[in-house]
Amino acid sequence: MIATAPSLSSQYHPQATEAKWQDLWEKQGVFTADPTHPGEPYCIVIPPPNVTGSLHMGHAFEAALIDVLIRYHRMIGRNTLWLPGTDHASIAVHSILEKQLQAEGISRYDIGRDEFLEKAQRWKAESGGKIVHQQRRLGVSVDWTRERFTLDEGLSQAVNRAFVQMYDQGLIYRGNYLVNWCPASQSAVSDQEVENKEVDGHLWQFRYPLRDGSGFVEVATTRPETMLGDTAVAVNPQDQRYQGLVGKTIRLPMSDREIPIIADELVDPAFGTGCVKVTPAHDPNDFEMGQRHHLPFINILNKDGSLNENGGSFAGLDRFAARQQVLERLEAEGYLVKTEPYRHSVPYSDRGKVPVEPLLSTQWFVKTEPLAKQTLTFLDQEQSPRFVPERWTKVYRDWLVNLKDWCISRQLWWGHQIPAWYAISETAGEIQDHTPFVVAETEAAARQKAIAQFGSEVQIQQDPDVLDTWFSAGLWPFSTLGWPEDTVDLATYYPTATLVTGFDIIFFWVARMTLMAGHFTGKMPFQDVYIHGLVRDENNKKMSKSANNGIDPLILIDKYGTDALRYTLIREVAGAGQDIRLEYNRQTDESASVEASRNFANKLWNASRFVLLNLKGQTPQQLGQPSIADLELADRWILSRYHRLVQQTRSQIDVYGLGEAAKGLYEFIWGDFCDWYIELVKPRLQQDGTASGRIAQQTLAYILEGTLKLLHPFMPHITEEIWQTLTQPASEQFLASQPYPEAAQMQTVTEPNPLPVVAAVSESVESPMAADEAEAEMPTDQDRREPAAPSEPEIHTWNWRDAIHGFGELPSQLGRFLEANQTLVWWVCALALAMVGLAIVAAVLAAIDRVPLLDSFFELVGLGYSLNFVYRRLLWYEDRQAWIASLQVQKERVLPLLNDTKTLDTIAQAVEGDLALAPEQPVLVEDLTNAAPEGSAEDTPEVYDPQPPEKQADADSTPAFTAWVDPGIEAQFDLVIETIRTLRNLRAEASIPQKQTIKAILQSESDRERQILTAGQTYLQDLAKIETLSIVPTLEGEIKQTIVGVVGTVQVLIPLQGVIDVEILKAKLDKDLKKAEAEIRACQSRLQNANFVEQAPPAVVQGTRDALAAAEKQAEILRDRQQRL
RNA sequence: GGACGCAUAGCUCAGUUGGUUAGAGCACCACGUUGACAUCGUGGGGGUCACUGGUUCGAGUCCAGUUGUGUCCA
Repeated sequence: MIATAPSLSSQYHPQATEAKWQDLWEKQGVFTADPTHPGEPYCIVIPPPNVTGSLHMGHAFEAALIDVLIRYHRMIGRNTLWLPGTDHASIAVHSILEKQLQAEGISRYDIGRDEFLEKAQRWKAESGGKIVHQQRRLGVSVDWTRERFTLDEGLSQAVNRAFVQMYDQGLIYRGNYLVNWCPASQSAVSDQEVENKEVDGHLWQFRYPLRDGSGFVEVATTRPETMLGDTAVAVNPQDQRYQGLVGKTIRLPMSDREIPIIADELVDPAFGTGCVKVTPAHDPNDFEMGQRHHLPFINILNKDGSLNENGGSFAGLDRFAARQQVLERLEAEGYLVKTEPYRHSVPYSDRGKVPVEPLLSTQWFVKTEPLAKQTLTFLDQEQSPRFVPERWTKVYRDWLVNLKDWCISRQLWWGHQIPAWYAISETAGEIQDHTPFVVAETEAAARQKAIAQFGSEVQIQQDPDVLDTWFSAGLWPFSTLGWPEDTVDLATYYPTATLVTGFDIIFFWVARMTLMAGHFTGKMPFQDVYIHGLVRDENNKKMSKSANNGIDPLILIDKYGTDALRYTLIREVAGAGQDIRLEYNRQTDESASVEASRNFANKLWNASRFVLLNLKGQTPQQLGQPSIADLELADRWILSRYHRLVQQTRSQIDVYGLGEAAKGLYEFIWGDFCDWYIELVKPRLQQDGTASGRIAQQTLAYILEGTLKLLHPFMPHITEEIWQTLTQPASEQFLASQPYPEAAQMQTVTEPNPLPVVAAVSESVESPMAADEAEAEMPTDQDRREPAAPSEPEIHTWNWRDAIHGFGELPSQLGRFLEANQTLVWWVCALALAMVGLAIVAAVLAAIDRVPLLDSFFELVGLGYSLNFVYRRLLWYEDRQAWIASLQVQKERVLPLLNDTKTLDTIAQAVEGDLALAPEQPVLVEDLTNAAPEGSAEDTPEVYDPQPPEKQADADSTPAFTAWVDPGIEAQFDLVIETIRTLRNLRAEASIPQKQTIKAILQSESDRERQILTAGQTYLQDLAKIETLSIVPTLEGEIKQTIVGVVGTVQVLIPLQGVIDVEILKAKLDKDLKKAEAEIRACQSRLQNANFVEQAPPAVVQGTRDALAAAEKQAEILRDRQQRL
């Protein structure tokens, strides 16, 4: 089952791998929730897809987002449940089945309700099965044992309970009102199922003769056929033109009816003639007027959209045919005044795709106002639920405020049949609008109630209609967890943590759930609502079924793998809730962006393959973790980058920044880990059996395992596959249930993946100094010989920040003084260290812990650094003399700097930075008077700033990880990396073949820069193919033909041999010089502006000064080279 | 008509409370294939930050307006 390293193919094959893990995860119940699991519950209920057809890209996107959240929370130890399920989609399934029947030339009435429902069940099994299959292919970590369907028995029981309760509480009523009627499905539909479309129609004007023969009024309409149902003409009471007409009557053309002219505020005097026809049974506005003025309601339509007997001679005609004929008659009889083109919006049925008709009928309604009020209280007083992004709160709130009563009955068969039974024996054996009824959860209960009311002979019949699908969907977050029963699941996982859905569904669903949940559970059903954007196609259009521009996710999965598709969708998300666009070629079914993610998967695969091959079959556990004391610069660097990544990934996911987290992982894996770290350690791995090689192996294994965990929520399959191969765990162990990495502290490591000391630490130590250091800093021998991992040893190491902060605990006077003069702190430290050092030199053979007064000091600063310092500065007579001399210089410098604002941490990090130089690469200090730490070197422009202020602030804000995340180390490494880049660039410019090794010179007057470069010397040589590298303070002798570049204040020179095209060298210099000069001009112009110098923050001004100095230095170097050419 | 987004390289998008020379991936150009990866590596070219005005020492970033585009609601 689990591969071993040598058998790994050089290409990642997602298909087999993904199927394997999907199968195993499910078989082993990895995602089966357990209410007794420790940790705070974290539950998401799936937004149930319709059982109509199949999943589209929007579902894949949503599933990917939820799965990242779920897998992440599972790994950070939350008691996690993702509950899957599907929705019966009453009207959608209905119209599909009716179309099928229509094709056979029959209607649902021909086969009857039972057979129709059987067909629907078969459809559900087929379509639902397809959806579930697709969800599995997406790798969703749902708990299949808790899968729900809205028509399941439990959920149906919940629906009945909810209906009966609401009816008993007066929140559901039955009444005769105007509803949106869809003639295609022959059912009422809710406002939300109506889509307004702009259409090019006409505006017709007719004249209606006044009864008294004194003239006409002219009315305008877009639906002339409705005039057959007119029961009034209305004008605005303020309209001067028609004041005299109000109260008169009109003789309706083609009818013998006489109708009044009424005055109503609703009439817009500016529309048409300012005089409108009123058809209360066929227009929502007219309906209101009809009620206000007690007009008759004349319904002219049958349920199929044809005209009924009220249409007179037009009866039986379809509404559109009737429109034509009515117009012809009006024209013939001289009532038609004007026909003009008119663009207006027409309500269409979402499902039936035909214009809906406002129709008067008896339906069931939910009285929404009391529910909305309660929900608004939650929103306004408790900010619940919390919308992400926040702006959707307004949309949600506006809708709750403007909510109208909700028509919940549908004249369909597929769905929850309304639990109301009519006493048909009271109304001639059939259901009529006024037939009395009882509402109950079951037929038996209904019969009892009916008997109590109407006697034992009563005949009852259930309401044939079903409930709006959204009624049951509104109960989804709690009905799926067992409501109305008091289940353990409900108690544990409700309210759920987050609802993830699209904004188009806020009204349909989100608000329905909050209304229902507020009422039935007294709680909001979820804490957060994460509203994601929609998936747009290559033309920036929303992907939808109706636009027929959807893409089947399985096509892309088959081509590139699930992980690649998921990763693409996630990384496209910027911030929360932004729309994403998916590149796609419909001719070839290819997507450039998904291909890029596939390549990323392959990159990770091959990097892992490299690591596995070089671990020689050892697992990370067998290898143990590297000793801090033995880490080389590159190791410290990648560990710093890694811990930064851990911190960053966690905090981004915590605020729903999934796209940013995904991109961060990409950059780390491809950039830091593959391009740099792996390349850097290759030579170390080739030296078999060396301590350095072993540290590299340990670090590689540690970083790889941690990175797999970090990436797992985004790319679950490939990470599981590699992790299994890497760690070779016992069966039934899965990456999916491993703890997510935590940002560790170096000082006291208490995280699940600590960096314990390797067993045989002394073997890996090269210098006696380092050995002593390890002895002093690390846990006892006994501790060290314990097997790695679970014991979570405490690791102490140097930390200058703490060391210096420790001085704050000195007697208060001194503490205050130091607080006020932080720059002095470094100097005081140095002085104290000098004393320590001299004491050690004086008693060089004495045991260290016998030196008086030292114990407490070592506790403060750490023995390690003291020894290192002594080794470097005090042990040798010449160095000591030089150092003492430099102290004099420092003293002169420090005194005027009492007001310097540079922070303590900067100094601490600068000093700490020095320490990071690998122990086996002793620093050659050519000029100790220049060896001043950063911050005191006002007279020597130290333009290469190893502590960018923003990085520092970053680290400072979260002290928990300051120890591993080391901006000083990272800054040092940046100089090495930039120097390598410059060398490579120069090679390319000079057309030096990539295989050819070369000679290179790095010149810098800065002692610090030379130290860093010296520490990184082997890296420079390996990655820039350098045979001999000189790092010098000044250039000696004239080198004739060189190509030169500048990084920081480091001059990078490659001497060239043979015939060289001088023009190439010149062009290179010109280009660089131009850049530097542009920079100089920009900085100068700013610094010459007095307002800038006075008003900008000092750090910014200083930054500009430093930049100017750097640019000037660069320009100087470049001009010098130009002259020499 | 109302509300809410978006507009930065050829394409898809980053760009934090305003502060160095605006970044990444894809695409493009040059070179490179004996060992992690050609689904790759190294290097390079490419931007009037939609437009106009304002605030500011300083605007891709803040404000107002214009244009284009998209979504939702009428």
